[in-house]
Amino acid sequence: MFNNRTKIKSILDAGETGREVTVMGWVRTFRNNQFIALNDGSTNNNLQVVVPLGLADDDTLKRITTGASVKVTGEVVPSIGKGQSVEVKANSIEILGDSDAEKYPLQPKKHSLEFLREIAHLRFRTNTFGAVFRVRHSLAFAVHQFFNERGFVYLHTPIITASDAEGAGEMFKVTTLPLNSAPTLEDGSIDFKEDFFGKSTNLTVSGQLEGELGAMAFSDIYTFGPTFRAENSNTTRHLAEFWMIEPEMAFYDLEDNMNLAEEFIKYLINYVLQNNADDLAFLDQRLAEEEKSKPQAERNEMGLLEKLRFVVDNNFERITYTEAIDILLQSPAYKKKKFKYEVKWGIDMQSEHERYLVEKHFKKPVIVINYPEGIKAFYMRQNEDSKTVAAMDILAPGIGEIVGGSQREERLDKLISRMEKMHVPVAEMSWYLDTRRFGSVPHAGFGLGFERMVQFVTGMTNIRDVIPFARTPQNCEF
RNA sequence: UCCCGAAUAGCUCAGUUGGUUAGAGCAUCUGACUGUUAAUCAGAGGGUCACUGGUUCAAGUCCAGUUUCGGGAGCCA
Repeated sequence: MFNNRTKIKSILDAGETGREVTVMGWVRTFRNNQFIALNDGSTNNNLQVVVPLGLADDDTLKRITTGASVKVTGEVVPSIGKGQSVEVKANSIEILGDSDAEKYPLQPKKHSLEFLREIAHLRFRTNTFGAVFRVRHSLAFAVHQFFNERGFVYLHTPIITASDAEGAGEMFKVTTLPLNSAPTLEDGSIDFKEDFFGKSTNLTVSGQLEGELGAMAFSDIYTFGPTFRAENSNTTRHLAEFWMIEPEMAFYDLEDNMNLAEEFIKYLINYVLQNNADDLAFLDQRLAEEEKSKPQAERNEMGLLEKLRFVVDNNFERITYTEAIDILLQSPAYKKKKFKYEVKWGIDMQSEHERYLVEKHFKKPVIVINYPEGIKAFYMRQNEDSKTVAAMDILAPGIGEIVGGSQREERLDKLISRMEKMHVPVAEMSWYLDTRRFGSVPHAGFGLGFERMVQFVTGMTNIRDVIPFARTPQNCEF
């Protein structure tokens, strides 16, 4: 029976002394042959376990090494030392699992994120990653709570899809055909009729189109699942396998969509502010120290907590694409020719342009709407001006695009003509078009990159550090 | 995929204009220590200088290629 143990978080939170507890966890450090800093992952804070002299023999004391797992029974007492208000005075101590200190890679010292990335199977045991992944959990929980409170249905859209129409990026092929002897047609191409599904299939790049089908029945749905892009992207904000949240709402226009997205992001941040105070305090300090080593010009003006509170307390800036281009054209940066890429109406804004708007001009999250139709997907609703579509991107400081969404084109004829213009196979998409044939309604939705949200909230600058086991080009360890 | 940079002890790094036996801090090990906070003090061990080839009397150092990693860009969430 192991479950009569008490979690460290509850001991520290209660601060109640005089009772006997059994705690289990992993040794972070063992000081002075007497003090164990014990962590069980329930909180970023360690429990100090005091091993009274004479309780354990020399052999046992030697086995209390960094990384070892121990079971301790003892009394919760007020701490004499500084740094913690209560501690556990051990009555018995048992080594559950040894950890050879010469071989255990984590040492009681600061490690670089790059090194920890190589030992991702152990990095959960560090302060930083403990905090990051507790926050990630809270965010995931808050996502479901937010939508549940609003009557949204959580819809599981497929992971394997046969649709290649969305054009959201390169896809991973799913097949059971033998790679070196796949059946071919007369023209030499692969005969997918022989394949498992009888057609060519891929891993999903988005659940949106299926999500729209759900919204046309439940009114409001959301998806939250893994998404796959086979792009050869090597950046601090792209993964080959990532998690995305895609709400889809019937009877919503673009403004309703913006309101929901902004409310959603603020809700998530608020949830973490309220439920992960210790983790955020640690991450705030971690980031502050990292900032110190950067040159003055590259430092962030706000600390992590300050930034999160600011985002929650202020309205996002809302501008049209046309206004955004005007701001860029009027900007000192443009006049001093600081931009590498051309600025004019019709361009797909580059990172440098988005960063300027968010980090220099507005200094807060910005929602840009009504993009030129030429640079956006076929399903976005065509505006009256017949030049732009009802798209919206939310740009966050330090991250870039965190949300991409739109009001969808609900008018069958306009949708079909746009699909034909963009060479989307209309016949294959008949199931999608049925929503516009039978009881079509104005609707809208967006996608939020979950890892980018975790990055924003934790202040981690590399997306590989906010997912347990990152999948990126040339890297699929663990 | 493109541009830039890096690779030296378990980790983080230093290593001069190419020149004897490659250093430091932390970690580890041994010993000391009854109030420590990444404990402290004393001592010890620990290196295929990423890999392959080249230049040279001589290469950790210079050159070429390869690999891996990091930052930026593109694609996007």
